[in-house]
Amino acid sequence: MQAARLEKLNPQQRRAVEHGGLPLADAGPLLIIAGAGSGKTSTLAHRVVHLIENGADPRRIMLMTFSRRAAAEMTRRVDRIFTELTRASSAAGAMTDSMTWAGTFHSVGARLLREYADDIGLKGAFTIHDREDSADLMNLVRHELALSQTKERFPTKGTCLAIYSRAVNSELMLDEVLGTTFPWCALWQDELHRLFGSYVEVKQAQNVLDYDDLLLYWAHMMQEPSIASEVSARFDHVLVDEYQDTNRLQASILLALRPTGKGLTVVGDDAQAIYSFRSATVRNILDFPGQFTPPADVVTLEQNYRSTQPILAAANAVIGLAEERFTKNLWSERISLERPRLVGVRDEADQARYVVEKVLAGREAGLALKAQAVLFRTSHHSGPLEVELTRRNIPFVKFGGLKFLEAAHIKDMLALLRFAQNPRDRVAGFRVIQLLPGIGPATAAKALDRVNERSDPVAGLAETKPPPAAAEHWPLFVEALRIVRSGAAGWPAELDLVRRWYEPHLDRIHDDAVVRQADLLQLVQIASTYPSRERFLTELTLDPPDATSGRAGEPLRDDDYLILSTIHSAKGQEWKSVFVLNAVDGCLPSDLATGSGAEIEEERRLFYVALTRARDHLDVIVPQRFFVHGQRNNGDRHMYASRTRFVPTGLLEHFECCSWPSPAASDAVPKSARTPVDLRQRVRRSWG
DNA sequence: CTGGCTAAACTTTTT
DNA sequence: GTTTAGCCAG
Repeated sequence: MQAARLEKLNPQQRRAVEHGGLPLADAGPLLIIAGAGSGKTSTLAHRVVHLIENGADPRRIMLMTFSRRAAAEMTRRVDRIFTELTRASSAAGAMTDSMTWAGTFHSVGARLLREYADDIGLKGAFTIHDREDSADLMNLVRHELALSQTKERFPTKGTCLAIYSRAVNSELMLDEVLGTTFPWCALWQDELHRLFGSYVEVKQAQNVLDYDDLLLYWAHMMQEPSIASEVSARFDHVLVDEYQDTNRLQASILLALRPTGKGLTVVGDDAQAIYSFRSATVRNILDFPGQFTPPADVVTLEQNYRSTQPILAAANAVIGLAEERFTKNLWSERISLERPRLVGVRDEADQARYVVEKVLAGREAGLALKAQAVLFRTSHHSGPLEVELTRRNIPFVKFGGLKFLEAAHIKDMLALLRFAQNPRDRVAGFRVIQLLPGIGPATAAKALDRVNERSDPVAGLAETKPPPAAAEHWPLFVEALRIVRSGAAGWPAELDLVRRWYEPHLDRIHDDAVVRQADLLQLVQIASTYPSRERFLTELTLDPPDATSGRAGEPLRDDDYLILSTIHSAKGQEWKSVFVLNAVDGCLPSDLATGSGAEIEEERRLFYVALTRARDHLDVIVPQRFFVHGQRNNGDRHMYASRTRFVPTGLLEHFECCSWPSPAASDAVPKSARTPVDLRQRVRRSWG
């Protein structure tokens, strides 16, 4: 049985799966360099199955992936292999159900920290702040330290948090971070240092952790020998996916978890490193083998099973121009005469029309909408397309970009729940209390001070005298909070109570209250699928619903819909047909990322990731002009763009170049005759 | 002290 | 287009 399963793998994959031989406990560190579409997920899943089959306890396997989505995919694959193996799906489900330690670094960290909270001076009931909450807290501290009233403008809350986050995740000192990544903030070094010190204290006082803390506290915990040895001993095997996108802090955790490298497997592809803005460093994967004695085994997967040869040839050519590169070119046996298309269109409106036309043609030819995807650099690039899709009544689901949870009215509702859960969470309290009319920052701060003085927080609020404008609302607010805290209404029934409390405020604050009410109902719907308030709040911050639907409500499971996704969110995915939008300089590479050579290289890899998502058909679209929102001087305007620098003239042979609508059908000048040149950009560049 | 106003700055990718 | 700081009336 086992042999038959392994037959399906190629020799390299098989080597990776069986690495270390038996007994399993002796397996040394393993690095799998897995090119795009080389069967990485499948290989890792097979390795997990191999481990379990040979006696490893699934509860003692730690499997860390980049996103929650990837984790789900991995356990699904493991399930499927077991199902094929035993022809009894019930047994297979039980197998992965017991793989309790599969998840993202952050979610696994959160679990461990809750468990060991008492041993490391944390309170187990800590709440987790998402990015926006963290920024809000940073802002509170920033105001408290009077940094918002400086003569020169102090960095905004978002920038402050980004600096702090980079220092933590890259394990660098503040001055290094400022020098290399935020040089324009270097003059504020002393103030930032003070700010971050207070930020950390305030977080601790309020019993909240931010995303970075989940890794930071974990890493510190692993520096404590007694705890470290206990935690390490709980796991026999540690597997990490997408290792090229981990940062220094994560590498530290891993090393502390498996100091000798025994039982450690990491998988990645340096050609797909696209998360350096999150402090990920490709050095992690490059330096991995040498961290151990003897060094880790390296297995390289180079056969691509996903894309046709012409698509792969184009992708290889693109990444071939990278300045530094460590993996070899991929090859494929999938023969096709269809080269990827490089399509010139007039503007973004035409781009949207082109995509819609081709997507529909694909569907006519038997390609489900779900087998097709549209990828883009930044979330708003899909705007015109979303309009066109809605107009033509084509269902779609969008991944990445602004999330449902980031809308103000959703955050308001959640803030009440979080405040009820943890009354010391000042960010949550600050937000809810100010929803009441006549209450601003000052009154809210006073009320929260009361809350902290009392052992019973609700009592603290009840005795606060509200300003006259809020007199009517105040008791209602206190009562709502009291009921939720008491748990009397029960979960999820209390959500309706919260919604009814919030609705009058929603109507008063927002003009478009009606639209937003629909969202609130959807939130209640989502929330009711969680077993408790605590689980809901924790898991929602760590695993927010990452897709927004193109029509009301979530699409049904068996509905067909087109996929829209940022390239970042498309990592690890594949589709039969892929459209890449806005392949022009300024969009890809993003003109915000053209500062340093390293940034350009990352944008190149990003483009490579986009191209390698395609199995059979690939359309790269080049609008001659596109719309940009208010840049410094002149507000909104059109930009004339040139083809992305990642497809220079020498690479055009890999593409079928055409324009749309076809020149014959319109009076447009043939695209091939003149490639648009962005003179304005050149003029700007001479000063950059 | 709040809330409405103006002027000006900033605008990516995500756990 | 959105967010932020500062001004001023009530």
